[in-house]
Amino acid sequence: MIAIEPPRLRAASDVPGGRRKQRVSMADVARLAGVSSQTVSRVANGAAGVVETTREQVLAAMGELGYRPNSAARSLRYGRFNTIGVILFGLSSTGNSRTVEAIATHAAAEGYAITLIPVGAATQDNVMGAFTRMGELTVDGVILIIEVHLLDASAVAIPPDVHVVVVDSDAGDRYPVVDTDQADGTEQAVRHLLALGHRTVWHVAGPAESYAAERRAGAWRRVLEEAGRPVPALERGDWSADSGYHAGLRLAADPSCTAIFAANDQMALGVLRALHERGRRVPADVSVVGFDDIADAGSYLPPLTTVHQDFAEVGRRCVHALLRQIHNEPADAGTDLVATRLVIRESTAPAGETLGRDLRHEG
Amino acid sequence: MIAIEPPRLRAASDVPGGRRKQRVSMADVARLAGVSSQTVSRVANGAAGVVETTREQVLAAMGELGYRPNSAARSLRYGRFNTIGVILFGLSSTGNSRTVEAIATHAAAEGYAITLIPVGAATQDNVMGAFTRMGELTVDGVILIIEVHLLDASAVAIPPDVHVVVVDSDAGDRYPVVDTDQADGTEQAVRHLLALGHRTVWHVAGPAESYAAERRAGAWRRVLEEAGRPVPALERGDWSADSGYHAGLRLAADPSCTAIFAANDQMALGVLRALHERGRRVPADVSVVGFDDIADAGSYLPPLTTVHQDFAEVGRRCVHALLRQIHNEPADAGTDLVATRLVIRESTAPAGETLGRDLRHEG
DNA sequence: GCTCGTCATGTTTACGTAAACATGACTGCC
DNA sequence: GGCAGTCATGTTTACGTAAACATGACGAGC
Repeated sequence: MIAIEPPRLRAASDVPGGRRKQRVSMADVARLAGVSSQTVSRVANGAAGVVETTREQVLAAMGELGYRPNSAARSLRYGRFNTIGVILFGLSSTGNSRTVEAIATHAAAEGYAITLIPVGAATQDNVMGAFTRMGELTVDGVILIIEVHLLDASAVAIPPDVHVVVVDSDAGDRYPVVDTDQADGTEQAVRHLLALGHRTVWHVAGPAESYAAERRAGAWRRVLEEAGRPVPALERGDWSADSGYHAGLRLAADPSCTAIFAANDQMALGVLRALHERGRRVPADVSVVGFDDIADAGSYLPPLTTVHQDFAEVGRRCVHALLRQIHNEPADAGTDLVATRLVIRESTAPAGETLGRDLRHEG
Repeated sequence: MIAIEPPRLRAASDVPGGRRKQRVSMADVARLAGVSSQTVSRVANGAAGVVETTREQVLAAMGELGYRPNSAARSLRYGRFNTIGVILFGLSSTGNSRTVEAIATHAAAEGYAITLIPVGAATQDNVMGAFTRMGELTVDGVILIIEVHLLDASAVAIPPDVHVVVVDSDAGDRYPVVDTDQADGTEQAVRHLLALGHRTVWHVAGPAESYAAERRAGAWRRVLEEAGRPVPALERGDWSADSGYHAGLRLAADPSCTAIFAANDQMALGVLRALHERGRRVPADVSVVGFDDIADAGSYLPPLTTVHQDFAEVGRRCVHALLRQIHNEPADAGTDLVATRLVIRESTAPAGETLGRDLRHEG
């Protein structure tokens, strides 16, 4: 370590502009107000037993010096940090962003800040590294928005005194899990298509590493089997519109394919483009359903029928489940499922219909 | 305060399962290893001057007890927190998500964690509140991803000893600013359309409160004026695809409108839908350009010509500018502009072309 | 063989806060 | 008028870490 600590002798008054002054402590305020630092502490925390005139003196001194409490010291004192860590792969997916936003909002409402730790890839090392950093960080608990089922062997890596909630993944019964009800959402989507008279439903799945993708693919297969329908070969994408496009091109080549369930909206967008390019009309020739109901889905061509996922609610439940653990309230292990609902727009229509809601403009 | 502190007398060994044990401190490790806590500190920090056998004893003790350093204590000691605060409105916009992701990644690479504080609305109170919380938090500096120009009067609210970098907004010369080169991006978009032979270019702007939206609208106007073209009335959206759709419906009604520049991709998506519904072909009848180059833009119908914005680079520069301040290196006030580039896809074509790349499928 | 230097390790202290305990002034009651 | 009780305020201490200083053992050099 060559780092040179800046000399500490510089007093606040050395910096006329006011910028970069030393941190103001309770002792400074106490000195100016002519009271003890304990009294300052009482005022800062709104504790009873401070006479009005004293309180005003202290508040005036605080204002003059620009005092703000030091939460490092507070944390040290209390052993609590009022901070929640969030470990995730990235914010690029709509779902993650929205979930994290909700987590941040609800955490803030409860007086907690959130600390974000992104991990590059799903390697054990990365996640263990993130946990190590979290452990050293000022964090009371951790929300994992990663494919934790890849980490089965690494149970060791999670320090035993860290509270954890897992999102959208399989944690066995090691930790409470909050998840969207993938199976039910998928069921609604597939049944909707079957009810429209389609003989069966093709599926563009997400990547095999994704627990959510596997849950959706599994439910799709199950519903078809239960209905006694043939189960077409599954197309595999990577959540991106582009991968949906390529899957869509393959499906468009099969004239028997009249109904497609894509595992997310972005892949559905790619499917729509592929079908369009191949001259297959949506929904006249082929019906398409997505998953997520992202903000743009209603503006696709045609507006997309999709399974609405309540990311905000997922975030909310994560925070509350974690806080319950932190406060030592009865932990609810097991999985907490957030309901979905099918939003029917214009990308689905009865099988065999060739007139009516045709994508083609009048040209 | 009625909060009852859990009794502190419970020793680690009281909890057989290992979960919920007391925090392990250097003193505990020192006791087990039979050395002083200072020696443990030296080992923990890799300081020189510890003999190999001693080091091994300490490491063994650390392992046995599961010791992890307490960064609250560390922060208190050093006066540094190794944490960067990020204040933003929300993560719902692609740009914010991607920028925050980049900030988190680069901050992590430098050994900093990031703390997220979302503010509900752009009110002064909210932002001041966020700053207050940040100030109390363990944060060395703050990145503001909000429309700071709304806060001119609140310079007071930003504590003088807090390091700040502002993104995508106007901070006067109070703080360093990192921004996408809105003007240049807009110029590329508008000039591209003019070069294709369009007489002028219509604009679907973002909300007036947005600095970025105003920069884009201003540059659009300037380029048209410099080129001696008429400046059509501006349509105002709110960044959403839906608002773009409504603006698009109005523009579709004007037969003279052959070129549209939307202030972001999502509004462009809405415009595409409106034009499609009104039977105006893209790009044969109308050319459309967006801004952002979000991941989906290449899968729109037709794939969207748009201005690519490098959010990751914006995030990177924010972090480095902030760290430079924190480390007391020469601060670079003023605005750091990140370059954009026009990505030409299939939503733009020469004016007057009525054949060729027609959106209509062969039906 | 004694001193001095070197180096591993121990001891003291401070960081800012707040609980726990201590003090001292003033009130009210007999 | 004296004593107990109440209440505002002060003092001490601990939280976990690491810099600064202290100690003590050992080896080299004269």
